[in-house]
Amino acid sequence: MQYWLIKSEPFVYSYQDLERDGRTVWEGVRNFQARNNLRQMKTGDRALFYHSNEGLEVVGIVTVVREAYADPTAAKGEWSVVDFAPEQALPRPVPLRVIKSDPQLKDIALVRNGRLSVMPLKPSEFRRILELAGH
DNA sequence: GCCAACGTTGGC
DNA sequence: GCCAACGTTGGC
Repeated sequence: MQYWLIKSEPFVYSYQDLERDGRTVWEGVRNFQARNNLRQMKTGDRALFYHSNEGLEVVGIVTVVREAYADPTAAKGEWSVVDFAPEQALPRPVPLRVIKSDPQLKDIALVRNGRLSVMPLKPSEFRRILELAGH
């Protein structure tokens, strides 16, 4: 079981939208590193859902319900998507500000590479963020 | 709205 | 293969 963090701009697609839809196709990733991360996801893997641009906080947990396949919004087969389903909203969202100031989280890509939209998390990092969420 | 950081593209 | 120019992301 691997852990991940995915980003979305809430005015484009929010965690609440995912709860409403029940599941979604994570389409539109056009960055090689992010795509390679998507391709490594296995059914049942868990990911934190982060709101970028607005909100700037981790708001929920999602699970992978379908492994990588060709992105239907891409012309050729070189881009990939997975499907996610909501697991639960965090009782207390964790702001980027808090993550940045936590010594245990200083190495995560959210802090080190602000532009990567799909990134792996160590189990300890995943647990730490849930801890900060009062989980 | 600005701009830093990063990725990609394309000329050489 | 290098690197300048450009485009995009995303925090502030």
